[in-house]
Amino acid sequence: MDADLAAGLAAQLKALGDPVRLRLVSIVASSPRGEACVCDLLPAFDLSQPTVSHHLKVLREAGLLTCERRGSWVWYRVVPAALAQLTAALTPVDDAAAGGAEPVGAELVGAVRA
Amino acid sequence: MDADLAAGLAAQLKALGDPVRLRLVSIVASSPRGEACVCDLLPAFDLSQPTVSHHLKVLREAGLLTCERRGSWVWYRVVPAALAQLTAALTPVDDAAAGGAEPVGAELVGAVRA
DNA sequence: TGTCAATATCGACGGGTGTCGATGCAAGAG
DNA sequence: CTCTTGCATCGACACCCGTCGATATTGACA
Repeated sequence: MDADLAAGLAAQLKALGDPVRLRLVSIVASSPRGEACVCDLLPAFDLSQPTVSHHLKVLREAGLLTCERRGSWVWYRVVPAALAQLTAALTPVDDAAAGGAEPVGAELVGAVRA
Repeated sequence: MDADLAAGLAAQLKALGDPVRLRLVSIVASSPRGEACVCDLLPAFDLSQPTVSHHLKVLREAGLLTCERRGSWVWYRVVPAALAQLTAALTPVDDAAAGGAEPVGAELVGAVRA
């Protein structure tokens, strides 16, 4: 894994590295139609509305969430590709750790170490 | 996902949410025998030795890496179960986002929202 | 024992982060 | 137009984090 890729993935992992944001993503992802409005999210946390709005902004800027305004409400959805890329980046690491020969990302790592 | 589980997972995601630490895990995981000593890790980064040692400590305390002293060198390995748990926690979220009915973690989320 | 090499820990500095109350802005109701 | 509601932004605060040089610790070796 080269430094640029690591920086991009780390930015998304960092966005998920907060209990509030992790729960926000979880709630949005498993909402009835895959979307939730902020007024639906707020009561799940013992935080002020600006604080929740701030966390949603962080997740938006990390590319993990998108939002759309419909009438008075703003609806949030997860970006499936972002989550998929994240798990895909973590899984090869796990496979390599399991002792598999010729792990998926080995040549990238080799380039970094050289 | 309840608050306690979110806090635990977020702590591990936070540990991975740094480019240096993400590359450290990647390098260790794809090393020849699944392990690497610190003197092998240091030249991959343009950082001081104490700084790299600090990042290794963070990964250790997050349960993502273990270390073992053999002679003069300390060898680091990843904890496969930790990585697996992380990807497992992220994948259901992704599946739910893909539009699947009855997503895996739905009832947990429901409990949180209630 | 003394010395050297490999890591870890300590203390400090600058910048980033989570939280809040106050305020601004957009959209619907009256 | 005015008022209210839903949400975002702003400014400020305390705290956390990444980095460094200096120092301690551990083990090998002479």
